[in-house]
Amino acid sequence: MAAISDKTIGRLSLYRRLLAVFIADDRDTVCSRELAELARGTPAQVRRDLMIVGCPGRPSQGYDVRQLIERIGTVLDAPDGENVALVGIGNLGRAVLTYLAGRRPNLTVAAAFDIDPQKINHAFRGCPCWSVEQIPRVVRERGIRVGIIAVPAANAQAIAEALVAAGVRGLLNFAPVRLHVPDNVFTVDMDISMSLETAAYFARFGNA
Amino acid sequence: MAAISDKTIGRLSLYRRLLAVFIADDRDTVCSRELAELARGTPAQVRRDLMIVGCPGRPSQGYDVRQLIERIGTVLDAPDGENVALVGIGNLGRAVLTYLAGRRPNLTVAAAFDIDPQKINHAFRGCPCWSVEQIPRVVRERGIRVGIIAVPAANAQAIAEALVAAGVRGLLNFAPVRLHVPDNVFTVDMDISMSLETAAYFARFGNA
DNA sequence: GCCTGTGAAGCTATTCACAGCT
DNA sequence: AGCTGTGAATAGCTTCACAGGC
Repeated sequence: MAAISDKTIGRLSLYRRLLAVFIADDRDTVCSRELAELARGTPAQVRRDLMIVGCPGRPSQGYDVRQLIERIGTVLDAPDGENVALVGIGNLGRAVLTYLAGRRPNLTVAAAFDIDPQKINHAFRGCPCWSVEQIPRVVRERGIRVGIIAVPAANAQAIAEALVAAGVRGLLNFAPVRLHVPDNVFTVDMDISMSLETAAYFARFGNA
Repeated sequence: MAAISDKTIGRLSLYRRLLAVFIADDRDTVCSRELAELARGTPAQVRRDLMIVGCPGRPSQGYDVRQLIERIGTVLDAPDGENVALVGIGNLGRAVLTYLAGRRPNLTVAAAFDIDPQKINHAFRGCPCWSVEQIPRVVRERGIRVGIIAVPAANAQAIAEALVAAGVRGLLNFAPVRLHVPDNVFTVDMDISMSLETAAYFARFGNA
């Protein structure tokens, strides 16, 4: 399959989640207009995204809900599931754990790491916690390819390097720094204070 | 001033934060190449962003660090500071409070709201907590224009409407739904599971 | 009539490349 | 030489608009 942009991948993830509403309503089909409404996008955008991943729709009926969910799954999900490492179990790390627990069975936070001796060797929401020194061993043993960085800014770069050295190729970074990683590692930055400052700016000056 | 894009605003916020490093190093000037390195962008991008907000640089010397911080501040910061409301003090809400506490003196989380009677009338990190029913009164009284939504998906839309009705014009939304708000309200979505799925996808297929 | 699929157009954001300053 | 400031070029993304099918 041709390369798919990160924006499209993100929207597919969103579409799949929104489709649960239609399943709950026992709807069999959905049209691009309805999905666009929920996703706050345009119908043309939805159709193009679905076209890119080869989701077939039927003129005048729309898309088959179950087929859509399944097809998006074959694109987004690793066939045998994907284990994720979480580094840092402060408030933010615990929030992420809670939030992800039992949500996407395909993505499992299979290992957590921290430097606090109080937390090491305990489990949080069923997820075992090791010392960060164990990152090389545990990440490699479990074939983990995705990491979540929820540590203070000062430690983020070192953690990123440890994860990448152990085989991680995708990072979700909550630390307010930009990580220096090789080109073959994909990073998504979730910069809370940047986003809040952006929201505050446009609250004053408007979007239009 | 002409309209500035959200991407540029976000990067300005990042640049300002990164400039602290140069202040700490007692550096007086910085060039676009150095700032780009830290922000993981290109020098041309940095120069254009700074040009857009009228930050002057000097050929062969670069930009004056202190002047840059001040100028970015006049763009991003409300002259008399900005109060922010936080709705939902679960793990995520507390993480955001901790994270923002004392970071940007200009943006203060001045009011928190929750539905848990255990939390109401307590303070978290110096931030008083009310019942969500008090949103209309408190938000209006304090002139709050920015809101952070850290509640479960099912409640997010109702909270957004309450905030907007009370005068909020900028939202930072952590709930995994897309909010339906008027055009004059700016929303930044921080969708954790979407971002994680995106990171997981590119961990498998690569960015290139 | 309603909806998909998609080439083409349009728009926005980023990068190039170079004139001009120190 | 080194760096800014910026018009022009490019790349990437979104929307239009309409042919085609039910």
